[in-house]
Amino acid sequence: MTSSSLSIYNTLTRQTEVFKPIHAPFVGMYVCGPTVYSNAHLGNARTFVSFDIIYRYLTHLGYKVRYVRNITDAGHLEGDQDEGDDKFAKKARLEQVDPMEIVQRYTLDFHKVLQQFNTLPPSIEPTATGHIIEQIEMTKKILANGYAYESNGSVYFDVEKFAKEYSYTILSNRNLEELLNNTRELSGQDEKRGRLDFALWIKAKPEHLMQWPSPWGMGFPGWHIECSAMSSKYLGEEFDIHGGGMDLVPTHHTNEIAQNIACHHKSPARVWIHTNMLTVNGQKMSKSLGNSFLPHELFSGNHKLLDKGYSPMTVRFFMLQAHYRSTLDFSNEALQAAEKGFTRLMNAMRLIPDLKVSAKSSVNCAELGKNMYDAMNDDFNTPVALAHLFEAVRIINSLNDGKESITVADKEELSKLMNEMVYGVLGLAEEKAANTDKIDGLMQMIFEVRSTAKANKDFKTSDHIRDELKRIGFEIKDGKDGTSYTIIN
RNA sequence: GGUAUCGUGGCCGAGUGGCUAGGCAGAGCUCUGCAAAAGCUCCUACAGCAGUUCGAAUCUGCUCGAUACCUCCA
Repeated sequence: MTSSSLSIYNTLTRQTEVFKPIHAPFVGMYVCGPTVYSNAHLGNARTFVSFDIIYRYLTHLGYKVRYVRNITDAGHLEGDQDEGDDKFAKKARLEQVDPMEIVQRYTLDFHKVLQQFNTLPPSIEPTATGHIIEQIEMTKKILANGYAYESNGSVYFDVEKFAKEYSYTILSNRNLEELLNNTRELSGQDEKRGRLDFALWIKAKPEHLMQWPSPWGMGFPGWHIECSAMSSKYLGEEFDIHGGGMDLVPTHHTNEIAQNIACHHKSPARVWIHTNMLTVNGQKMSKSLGNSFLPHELFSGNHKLLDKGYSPMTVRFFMLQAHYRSTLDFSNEALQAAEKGFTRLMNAMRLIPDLKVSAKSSVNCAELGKNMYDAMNDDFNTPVALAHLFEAVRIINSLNDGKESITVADKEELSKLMNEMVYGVLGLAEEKAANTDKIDGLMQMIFEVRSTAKANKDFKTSDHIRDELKRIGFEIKDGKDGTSYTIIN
């Protein structure tokens, strides 16, 4: 089916490279998951939808993928000064609950949101608090290897020492000297030797809610060490793909690579994949800017920037219309366009089983398939794949109108291709209302009444039925083979 | 201030030296009791300026503008 092979843009090399797993057919993929101290917003969702497509496509190509996505539930500091509170403790104090209640609440919310977007669960979803021992062990190793130092009960990574032997900025493509010169002054504390040094282990104050014993006293892990520890544990010291949002490149992923090299003398991942941001009116959607959308606000339309609600699948389709490495701008107009496009696609999908076959085919299924796979092979180019999907939509509609013809074999191929691409790879799904069968029966009865009226030229009654149904939310179409309906929002 | 990335038709958004992206919106036609849907046709753009080239939206330079990172962030 495919003539090309999968290529992926690698942040590490800033090039698109042919993908070759280290141990085919197995693929190890680590994606940085959320910090569960507040509701997942739409920007977060975009990242995980993007990686869902990547996971689905790799699986579709026959790879046995181990997809690891962590939950950060400890140690994520408020500031990068390695002082102050961790996010869970802060939120917990605000809400008068135990930090693990915060973790539980927002982990459940995160899972619910991703389920609504029809993403597949990862193979392993490890938590930071569940891997304190691994993080301590890794910190010990980095200390033993000489790339970290203890200071007053905390352990810091020595960036300048590391940078003498390895490239600290290989991923971010930054100039180290400039980073050193531009980093803001440390705010009055001098536990750290270097300005870029970051914490592997942080000494806890007595009142701190989340703390664990360690060789350096009671404390909690730094933010970056968890991903190093957990990826090493579940995927090995060297694995195929590491991903996350683009905003993680300069700090989190940069430090992760440094930690892994300092510990194992190996860079963790061959390919680094980074997804771009969702923007609102051209500005990055983020919690700190206060312009973020919560998924349920989008679904219900209960948000000051929205005219109406949009279903999860509409939003997923909307996200697929842009490449994962481009920013995607959010607006009512764009969402409405996506809604109509998605409906058109799904309407065509519904027509496939009943398409009439003939002895000859005017449809070139092989070419359609090749085009779609070529697009996906080109760094998961979903917008181009969708463009070819819409070519198929046009063909399906023409077949339905009897303007094109298709053989039994070609129809089977077309059906398989469309189902695999739309449902399997792109992860779109039909959004069925409850009690569809009952509604179907009810509608058939109404249509009988209406066609009797039509046969009697009683168009007043037939149009009244149609108008009323539309008002309620059913749009009906009179086709050659009877009347059909779609539920509109 | 430093470092990147980007600037595509009414909107969203692919493409990256010559060949129609696609979706939505708009116009016309066909079908139809009227609609709706669908099909066909039309709308053919690449921030500005200069350069390279037979040829540039695509390469180079400059200008302008936007965004991101350098501080938590997917």
